[in-house]
Amino acid sequence: MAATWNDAIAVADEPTASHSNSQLMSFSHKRLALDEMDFFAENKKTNQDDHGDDHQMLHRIEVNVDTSLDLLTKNTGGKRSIKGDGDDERNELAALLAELQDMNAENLRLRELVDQVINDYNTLHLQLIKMMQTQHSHGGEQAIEEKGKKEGKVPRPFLEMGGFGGRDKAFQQSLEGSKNLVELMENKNVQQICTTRDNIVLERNKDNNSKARIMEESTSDQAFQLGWLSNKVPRLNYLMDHVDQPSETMSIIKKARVSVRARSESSMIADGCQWRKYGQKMAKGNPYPRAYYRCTMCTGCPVRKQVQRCGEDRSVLITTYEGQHNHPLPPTAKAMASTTSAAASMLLSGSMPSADGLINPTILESAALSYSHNNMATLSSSAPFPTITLDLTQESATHSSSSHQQKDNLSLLNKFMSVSSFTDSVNAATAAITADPNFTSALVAAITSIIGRSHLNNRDTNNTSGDQ
DNA sequence: CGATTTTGACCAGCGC
DNA sequence: GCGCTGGTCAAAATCG
Repeated sequence: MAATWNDAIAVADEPTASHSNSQLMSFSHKRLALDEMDFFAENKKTNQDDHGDDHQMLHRIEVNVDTSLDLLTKNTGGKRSIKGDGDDERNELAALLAELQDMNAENLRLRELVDQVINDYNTLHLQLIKMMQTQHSHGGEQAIEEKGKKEGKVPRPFLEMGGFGGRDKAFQQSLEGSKNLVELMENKNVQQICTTRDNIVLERNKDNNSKARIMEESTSDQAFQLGWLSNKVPRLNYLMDHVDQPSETMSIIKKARVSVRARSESSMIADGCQWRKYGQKMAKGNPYPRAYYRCTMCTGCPVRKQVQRCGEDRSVLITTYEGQHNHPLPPTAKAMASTTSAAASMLLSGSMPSADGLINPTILESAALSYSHNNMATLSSSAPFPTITLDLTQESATHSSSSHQQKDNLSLLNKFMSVSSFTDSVNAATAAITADPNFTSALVAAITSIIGRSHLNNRDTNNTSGDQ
């Protein structure tokens, strides 16, 4: 489908095409964008009744193609403006426009679906924790205490330190307001994710039949992801105590970090969040101080970031994010938050489906290698925490370089996207734009190609399995 | 006056 | 055990 967009542009830029053709393309493009929003807003309503979207889309395509063709005829004074057979060209243009519209509308629908799944998953996640807490307080606690006595260990402090409600009233309120679990489980997509996660937890515990232990690990797992456990209770130690794994793999299970390198003269890149500085330190090997910030958009948000200028190039600002937000984010902050979350989840659980339920370093390394070839992203194994670095400082060279290099860059981006998920990648691209507007052009081309690929993939999938 | 920043102290992990 | 380093805390200072 990428070819479709390129073809459309090629048609507009055809040497014999008049200037009005370019204007037409521009006009059509803008109109498509407006129509997408319009269509999507309407589609959201109609989707609740689960009908009518396909007819609407077809109708809009017809209307837009007619409008575009009328304009084309008008601008060219009724004469042929494109070489070759006029009717064929018109038909081709109409087909391209229709396909482009179809593609954009589908992309938006998919995006909305993904957002919906993520939201539902988060809500379900909270609900599940609440249920775990209830069960835990009724029976699990006793079992764990007994087990702890047997092993001579003190029960894990998670629930003792105030649990969920005691520590975070806002969270408790969000639990109270969350949807009914049964309703959520009726959502096929959510069920799928939930099943996957449960398998992960159960897989890790397959050598141990203790139900209480499974429950304990599961709840602590989630507590950690939400950042309720203090940083002074290292997750690594917890896992070390509870799961028998080789030390090499266990050392990977630490807090994931996402580092973003971007050129900026300001002291911080604008990521849309509110931050409060809580410390500053001189780091070894760098003449510039490292500043520590925590998110202040919601009390108890576990997200932190470190900001430091690169010692070798002071124009480069290195921002390292850690943790996941436990509150809604403004649109301006969603891009970066999604990116760090996506990259972190890729680091910590992206390859979880492996047999041992642990990270498969080969996949991560291959992803990093794909990126490191062009200095776009690297994975650090020497750092105390698994860290993925997104380097946005190379774009200027790429941006101004030959089209060959741009293609190289795009293929690398696509490689990364085949490792990460589609939505994560789009989020990463969005975040890159947020962090550095100069990156826009390159990413627009990249995203265009991705959208096209996605559309093709969807078609392929529908043709083959038809079940996704 | 509340929010934010500054900065020295403190703590934990790690290597020797 | 000791020192180094990274990370966090919390009181004081500053800002709006």
